Amino acid sequence: MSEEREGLTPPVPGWPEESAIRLQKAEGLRAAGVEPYPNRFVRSHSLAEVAAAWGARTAEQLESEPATVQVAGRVMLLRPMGKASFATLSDGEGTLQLYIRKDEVGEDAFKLLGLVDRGDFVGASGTVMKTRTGELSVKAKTLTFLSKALLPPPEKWHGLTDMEVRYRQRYVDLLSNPEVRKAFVTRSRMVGEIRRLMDERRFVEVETPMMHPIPGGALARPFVTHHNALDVDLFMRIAPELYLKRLVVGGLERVYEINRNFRNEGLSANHNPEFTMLEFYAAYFDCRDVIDMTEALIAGAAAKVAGDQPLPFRGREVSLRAPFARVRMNDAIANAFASDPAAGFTPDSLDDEAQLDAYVRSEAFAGACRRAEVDRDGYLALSHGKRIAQLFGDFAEKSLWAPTFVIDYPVEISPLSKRRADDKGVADRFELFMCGMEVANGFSELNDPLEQRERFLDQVRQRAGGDGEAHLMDEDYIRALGHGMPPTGGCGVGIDRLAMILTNSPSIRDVILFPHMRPEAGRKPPAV
RNA sequence: GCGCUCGUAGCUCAAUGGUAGAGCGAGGGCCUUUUAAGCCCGAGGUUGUGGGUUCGAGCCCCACCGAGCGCACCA
Repeated sequence: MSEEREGLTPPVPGWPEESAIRLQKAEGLRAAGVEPYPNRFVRSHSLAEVAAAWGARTAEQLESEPATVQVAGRVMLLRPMGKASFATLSDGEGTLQLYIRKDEVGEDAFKLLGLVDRGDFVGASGTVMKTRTGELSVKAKTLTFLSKALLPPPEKWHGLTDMEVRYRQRYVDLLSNPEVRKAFVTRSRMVGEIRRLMDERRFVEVETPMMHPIPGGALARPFVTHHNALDVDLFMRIAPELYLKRLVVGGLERVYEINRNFRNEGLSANHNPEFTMLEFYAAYFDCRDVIDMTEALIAGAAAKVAGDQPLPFRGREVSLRAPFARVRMNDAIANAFASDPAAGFTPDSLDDEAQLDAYVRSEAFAGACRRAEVDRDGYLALSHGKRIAQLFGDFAEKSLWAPTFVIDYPVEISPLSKRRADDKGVADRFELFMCGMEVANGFSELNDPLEQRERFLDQVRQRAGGDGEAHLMDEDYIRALGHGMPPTGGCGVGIDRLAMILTNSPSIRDVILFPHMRPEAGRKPPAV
């Protein structure tokens, strides 16, 4: 036999030798008049449906009232035992055992069973039964070959663990690791529940451009692409915000979009270059209404798909039950420095520019930075508002594990947000943090066209000063506000990060089916 | 971008600087209620790539490719 196997060449360069053996089996099927890739097979039940309908019956009941079914699936395990075989089928949703006896299916069909490998798809019709050990099975009367897998599946016990292969070849990951499928189904249900909650509140789902002539709505670097016919550069959107607010101007008072954003930044456990955001805008909402709605959406979706109890995440637990904590940014910072008497600032004194400047330059602050492994020198070049935001990010944000709305942001880093009516020094804005991640960002939308224009001009000056993430001037957006936008509140929610928490996935790559990776070595990009 | 760790058979993993192994899978044989079925036999490798050190390198050094984690930037 080994002589026969000599010179076996895989059908595709680089494929393992086993693929050549599997191809021979496919040809063996053809030689016996069996099509290895037939067009159609009609199932009477999915595998889970068989279990649901007959799983509770006893072997005797199944024998006295025989039920005939037609099932199909991928062969996950094969246990051949001479003149009988057991096969475990999976259709992704459920599994079911096939019991194949030579004296039931006939000699020819049983011989063809020898050409079936793990990974192949087969169909069977037969009667539902229970084995001696009580496992629900289908005793096959006829077998139908449905599809040949030329490549061998991963090892049956350990499955596929190589992270690189799991992400690059997600199809293999999905077929060999059931919990992966579960995470993505949960993600889908979560998005479905969010849509239902939005629809229930009479929000209209819309789609706005993914390619923007002026990237806007967030402070981030965009991807650049080019439109040949128009001969203009376009930018993959970093946020849909400015388009959605144009719709509010036009009278779509409640709009939302669940779609991808693209930001040209590093990859990490919390960052993928393209990620999914829910953004919603509602006329006559202010920041507080938006907070309430965001809380209801997240708590509601979590309760629906993951239950109302605390969820495990990154070795800890988190409860997404409402109400979430609320804290002013200055309070969070002062709290983070409470054990450091040298800091000596109170929430109010943080607003004192001269005092904060003195502290930032002090040896005490340099020591605090060393302890927190934070770059102190970076603070020296920052303006007051950015220092506040940086202090929060460096010293307070990481400790926010339970869901917490942080409010009262510096206006300077909030160019699209209204000021608080009762405190013009801060933006009427919040961000929601949980599990050390930012999950949502919302505010009372700035609708004064002339103040918006001034804010843009200020951003343009910062950009000229070297800030590549500062906002660009968008004259059409100013023109839209010029037609009048009602008082409006809006919010963006990071869908991937929420999905991470609801599926106990430590990396964003575990909730994105095809996360971005470097191109595989040796594969040249196609000529365009 | 920087730092640390990793890359060995189709898969999961071993191997003091001294003959590259095991389990699963695949191949041959036995087996009509198995459960990661079992038993017997034989096969399977350019140790990510390219250099270097050494009598001798999977192991040590350098570069490159890819991945994981951490930092930085961000949501």
